[in-house]
Amino acid sequence: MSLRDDLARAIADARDRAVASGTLTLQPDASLPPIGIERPAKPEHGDLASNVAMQLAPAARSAPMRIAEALVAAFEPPPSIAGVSVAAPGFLNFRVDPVWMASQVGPILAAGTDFGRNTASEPRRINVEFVSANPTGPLHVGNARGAFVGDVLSRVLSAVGHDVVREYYFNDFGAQVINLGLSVLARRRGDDLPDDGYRGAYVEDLADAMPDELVAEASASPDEAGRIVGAWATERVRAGIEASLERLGVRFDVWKEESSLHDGGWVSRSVDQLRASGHVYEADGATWFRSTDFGDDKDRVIFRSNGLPTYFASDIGYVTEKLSRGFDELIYIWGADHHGTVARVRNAARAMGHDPDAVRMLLIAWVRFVRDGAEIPMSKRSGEFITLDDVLDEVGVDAARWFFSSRAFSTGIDFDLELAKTQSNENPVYYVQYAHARASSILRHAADADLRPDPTRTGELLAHPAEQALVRHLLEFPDALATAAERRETHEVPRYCYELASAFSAFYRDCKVLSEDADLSRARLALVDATRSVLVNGLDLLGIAAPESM
RNA sequence: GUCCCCGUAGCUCAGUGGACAGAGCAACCGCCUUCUAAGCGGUCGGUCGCAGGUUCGAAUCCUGCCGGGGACGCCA
Repeated sequence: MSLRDDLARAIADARDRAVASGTLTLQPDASLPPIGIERPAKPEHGDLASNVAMQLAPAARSAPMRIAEALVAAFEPPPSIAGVSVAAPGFLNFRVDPVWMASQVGPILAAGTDFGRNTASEPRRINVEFVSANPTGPLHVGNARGAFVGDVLSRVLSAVGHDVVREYYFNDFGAQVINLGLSVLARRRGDDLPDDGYRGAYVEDLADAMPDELVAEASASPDEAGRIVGAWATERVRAGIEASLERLGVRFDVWKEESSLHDGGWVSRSVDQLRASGHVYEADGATWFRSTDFGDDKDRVIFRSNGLPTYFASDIGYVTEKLSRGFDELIYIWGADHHGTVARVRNAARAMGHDPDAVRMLLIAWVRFVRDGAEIPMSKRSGEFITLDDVLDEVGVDAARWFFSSRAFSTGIDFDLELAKTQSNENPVYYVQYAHARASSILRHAADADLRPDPTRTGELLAHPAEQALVRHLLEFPDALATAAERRETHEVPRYCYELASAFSAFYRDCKVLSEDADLSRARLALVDATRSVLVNGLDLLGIAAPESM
């Protein structure tokens, strides 16, 4: 139970008591707005504030100030709250009890890595599918954002208590695999590339790496050459992708191959189910899904007139296959260019009787990669792209993780490689890591002096404003984590970590930890240790290291 | 033409109906005999794209326009 939850409940109780005693009258059919708790921008407005009186004004047909007075009269503060006041135009401003606040250091320390976790009221089974880049070339920087967003979001959802499966959809089925095979084979033989063949240095590397037996096998059956070489090449590319992801610290539980959806009958069974419920028809020799029944602007082809399935066919089978594994929610992390396919996939899920709200697509906005003001094109076909590994060599994994998880995924961003390099030393990620290293250093000095953290008397000993502010930031970690999980957004986490590091720096400046006063030193050490612990928790959500020294 | 996202400080971005709009970077001025100066304090910097509307209250919600990006294939 967090500080905010406690307060929200106490306010709700006050509201109910005020209604019961007749000091507050609500319209009979009025719906009760949720109790909003926020941190005021200005310290003089208290530690926490609520706008509930203003929210209730329509339902009460009364002035917010009058409602606020009635709420205060009926308010029975929880132990954490020392005072409440009313401010125009109807804010309730609360002051947290300083002794209670400082006494929370012990519980935070005791909770350790569990602090702030498992707060989800309804734990769900969630499938997060991300990256899923086609195995026709190495990961490029454009794939980085989705990789980090998916990874951090998975960590966040799992931290609040959801059961998360991380999944990579591996496209080993379509024509582009054959195209890649033909491109590699042509390069090996010194022939001209196919018209829309793949270029780039990695194609040459693959051609050089081809075993002679494979060349012979492909030559023996020209009709199958593209498929044979393509299968070999995509496996090899996939190994490279896995190695890149490993370097990023991005891990997957399931690698699902598109071919398995067809081989396992998921596509055909799903289409049969759609057909049985009347959502499929034949026209122009093709098989169509009647997506317009669900608000789409046109119907969508499942099987082409040449009998081959579209991507959409696989998508339909995949939804069924995923949901058959018992997930309450499917999250697809897609590039913004997949926007057009969102409606049809959700419509198909709905047509098969699933809750469309359980199928959620997060569209990651485009990243424009820029060098010296000019955009760098990203195309595997042309071979003009910068690999992810190249960028990591320049800016480092921690800085890249921070950069991409710090932005809302719907915001398009410019990534200037020169700027990223020159700014990497000024990156806020190092500020947070530095705070952790500093805290670790203080704890080392204390250990050398035989001083151990002691949280038993922090309530009475830690009254300095910087100490109070630091504990208040520590107590906000559960809320920051919960907000990130609810919004399915990641950037709340780095924002919180930065603010905590900043509060720690202020404390470090104002409060000497190791001093002549042994009791105070031990209490402050407990606060330092608690801060170190929460910094570790926050950085862990981001997949960023927490160094002991820098 | 239709649909989606975005437009906030010089740059990169927060702010998803509340109290004088925030952070980092950049620029400028200070601070190391004291637990890590990868730090701290201060200064500079914004008609929140524009115009209407809803509201006690709008950067936030609605409408229109302008600007940027993306999507509209029996491509992948």
